[in-house]
Amino acid sequence: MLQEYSARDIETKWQMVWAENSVFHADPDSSQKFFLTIPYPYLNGNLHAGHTRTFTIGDAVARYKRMKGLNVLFPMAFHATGTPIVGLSELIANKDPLIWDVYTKLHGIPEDELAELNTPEKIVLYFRQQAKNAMQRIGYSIDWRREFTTTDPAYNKFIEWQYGILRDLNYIIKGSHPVRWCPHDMNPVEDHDILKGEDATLLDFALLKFKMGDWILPCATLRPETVFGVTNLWINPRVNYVIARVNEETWVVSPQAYEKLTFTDRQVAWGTEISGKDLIGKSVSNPVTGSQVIILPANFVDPDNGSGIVMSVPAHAPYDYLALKDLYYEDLSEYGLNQDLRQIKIISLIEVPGYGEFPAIEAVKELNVENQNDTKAEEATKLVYKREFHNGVLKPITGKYTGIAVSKIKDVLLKDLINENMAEIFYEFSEMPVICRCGTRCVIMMVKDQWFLEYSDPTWKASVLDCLAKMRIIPEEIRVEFENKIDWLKDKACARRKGLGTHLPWDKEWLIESLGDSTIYMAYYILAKYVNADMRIENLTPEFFDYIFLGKGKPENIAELTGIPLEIIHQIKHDFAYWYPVDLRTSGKDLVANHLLFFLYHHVAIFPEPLWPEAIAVNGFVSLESQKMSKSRGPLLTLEQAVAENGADVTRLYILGNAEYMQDVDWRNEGVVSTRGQLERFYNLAKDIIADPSINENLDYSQIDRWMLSRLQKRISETTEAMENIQTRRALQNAFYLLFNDLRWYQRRGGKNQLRRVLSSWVRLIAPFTPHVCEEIWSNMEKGYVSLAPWPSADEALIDEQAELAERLLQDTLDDIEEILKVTKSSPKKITLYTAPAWKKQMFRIAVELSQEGKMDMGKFMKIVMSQPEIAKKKKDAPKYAQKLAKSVHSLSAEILTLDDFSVLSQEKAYLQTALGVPIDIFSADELTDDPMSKSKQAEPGRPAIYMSND
RNA sequence: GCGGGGGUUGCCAAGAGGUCAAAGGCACAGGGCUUAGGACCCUGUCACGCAGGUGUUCGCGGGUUCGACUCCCGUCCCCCGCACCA
Repeated sequence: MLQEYSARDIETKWQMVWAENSVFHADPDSSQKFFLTIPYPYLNGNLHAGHTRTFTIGDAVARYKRMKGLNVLFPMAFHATGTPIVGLSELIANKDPLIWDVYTKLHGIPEDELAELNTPEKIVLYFRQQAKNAMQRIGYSIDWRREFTTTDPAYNKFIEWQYGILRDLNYIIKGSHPVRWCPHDMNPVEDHDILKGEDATLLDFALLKFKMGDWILPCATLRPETVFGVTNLWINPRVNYVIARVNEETWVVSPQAYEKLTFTDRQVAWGTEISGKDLIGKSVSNPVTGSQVIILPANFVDPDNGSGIVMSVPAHAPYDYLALKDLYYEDLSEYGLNQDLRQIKIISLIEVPGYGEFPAIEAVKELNVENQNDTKAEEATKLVYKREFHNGVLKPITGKYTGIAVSKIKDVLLKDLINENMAEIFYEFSEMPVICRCGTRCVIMMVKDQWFLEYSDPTWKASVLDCLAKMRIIPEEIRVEFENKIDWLKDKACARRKGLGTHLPWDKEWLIESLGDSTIYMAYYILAKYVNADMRIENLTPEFFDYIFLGKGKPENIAELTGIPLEIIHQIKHDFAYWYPVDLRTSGKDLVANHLLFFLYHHVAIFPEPLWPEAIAVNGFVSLESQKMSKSRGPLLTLEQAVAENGADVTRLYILGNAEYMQDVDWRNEGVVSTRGQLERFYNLAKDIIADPSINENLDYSQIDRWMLSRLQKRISETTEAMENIQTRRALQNAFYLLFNDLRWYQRRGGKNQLRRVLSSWVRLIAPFTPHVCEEIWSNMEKGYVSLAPWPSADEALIDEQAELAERLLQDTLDDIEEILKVTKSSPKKITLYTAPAWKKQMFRIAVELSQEGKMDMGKFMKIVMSQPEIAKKKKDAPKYAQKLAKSVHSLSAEILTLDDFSVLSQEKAYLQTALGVPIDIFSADELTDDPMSKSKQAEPGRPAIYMSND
């Protein structure tokens, strides 16, 4: 063994040994299998600390399961399909200064190498190699024979086959959908292309068609149900509106709204203009109720929002009420209006607890809102909206919708209104403006004739929910998140015009969208081994896939059709049958609402139920010194860097030991440095133990040996349980840190002969986390790889509660003595311990028994106690002790009584004397020979009385 | 806004009705070992306390209970996702 721990030497040595001996290659055999997968990384940069977390969790689980005797397949591949790599190659080719900075500084790529990456192909090749190197350097136990990239021709064949099936199942349909669009670039705008407003989401407004003769005045609203309570419309008198041709209708909208309409799937044509002022005073008919309402002026109407025309529902919208009220006192004769607006009847349509007829009016009064310009008006709006949305129910005025909850009404009503041509949908950003990187203001574009995966299909959804219900979800808390997201998932556009990927087999102009090609590729890993061993791509026909993955057709026919030898076909089929389904997929929490969902959707669509995934585990991210990592802005820590600076084992230990499940790991240099120290200490201790010639395992167990072995068994059980639950932090706490402390106590107490035995288990317990150093230590004490050594199992027979109680008594006694020393600041010449007398133990026992029966009755207790002659003698002391017992009755435990404290302490007298550096006397309170201060009266079971004398 | 997760002692982080002033780590302090030490080993770090004790804490405000960090209600704050983007 090396004298000094050197991560670099140990790690490269074992990585080579593992690779040369194919230690992690997995092929079917007679043992139980475990198929573990992790989402492959996208190749637009180097792997970073976030990947490291997810991958390392997976690797630790893979290693653990392997040691448990399972045949573990842990494969890895690379994701390259989609648009970002193409975009990146262009930016690199143009030497975009921003990108240049990010990739040289954050991703650590040398300038000359970066300059070469001017095509998508080169980028894929480069980062694939980088990623693979990084994964090897951190010691992942991957079977690399199955490696592939999603742009490989064979993979394309596999994706085409999959999409053919989805199409046959009628899960792929055509439709239109809204996207963020840059009119200058003539392209959809992605998040990283946005200069301003990246948090903006797409809101679907209802456009309600109020009629004025042949003209339609559409009003945009997020609350279409309030159409039943409209009293008037609002129009901005200072805006010139457009009378436009929209499809077969004539609409009156603001110029800005007209502009937006041109990007939707409507046929539009500019007509004449009309001043807002000229519209005021006219009346329109409510498309739903048919009633006539008047158009009134309002300066708050923003022509850039919605259609530029607003419907007014003063009963439920504070702004509308305030604006109307404000007009009561205004002279509107310039609009030819001279009627008394107080005659306008406010219409209530929502019943909500806590409010009467007109919630908006009440809220305005409640918050003392002065007028429409009062900042509190916004607050009132939110208040009313919140209460109405959550608790509101529609009133009889809404006809067939009566009784429906406000929170449930929008979709139902909108569907009906659209069917009757009373409304349309109009998209608007939630925040404005949204600006593209080119400086142009973005719009919402309706993409037509788009291919969709019909995730909204109720049968499909039901199958996914069924699958989810049968799966293990780790941690269990996020199951409900999965359920919610499945419920929420709508149809998803599944094809694009740009980027890398597989063409839709029936419509070659389209590329399959990159999340959609990453759903059932775990099955492809089984095939990839053969593809990598030189299989001919043109042999991979749909019939071949059908047979391998779905068992359709006859192997003889497939062999004939494809030219693949029958034997190979049988073997691949057999491999697939052995490895599938996926036993565990672990992933970051950001993928819950997309990839992991699609993973389930496509599995239930393509495969029969026995091949559905068994389990999903989800984990959080990694932050750097409390700062969020960012691939484009920094800070960023690459896997490569972390390993180069700290070593693979330290990186793994830190990242797995510092958080669990959904929590984020905070990567802090200070913590990493100390982790390195811990590992070094472990290495040194192991080295000393192996080299210690004085260890004699054949001697009988001493008390401290029994204690150590007992603790070890408990640490083993805890660690095992934690690993079964994928709790790496809990596992490491037990397997590494707590066991380390146990060992310290063991050695401090003079334990030695079980050290090697403990070490053997210890090394195996942490091998999944720090495999290299463990391999190194193991090779100096046992044969074979620790990576394949049997996981320790807890031996019940070695659990020794007596030994543990005895050690605890000793520690507690030392603690008590130290406390007294601290408080009195004295340095005694002698310490005397008195263990509890028999009568106190007897009382203790009775108290425990009584408390177990239920509430302890003090009278009953005293009666029983005093009937015992030995106790009855202690007329004064017994009631005092009884009081004390009664106080703590809820937390009494009888186990301490199983210990003979006098003999335990007497046996450890020598240790106590050396530990404290003072002579110690030990008496039982039953046989007092010396008790100058009557301290012995304080003795209790498990807690000796202490007397310190200074002479 | 919607959905999910979370706020614990200087920091990270366990705990989920009594065994809790609350594991473990870090940081800091004292002591030991040592030529020396950033290595290692002990001890301490809410407050007060000349005998092992007492008091006050687990985002904030209420409630249930003999007893609440743990259960219930309200409230504030933080993080993640909300789609055609991997």
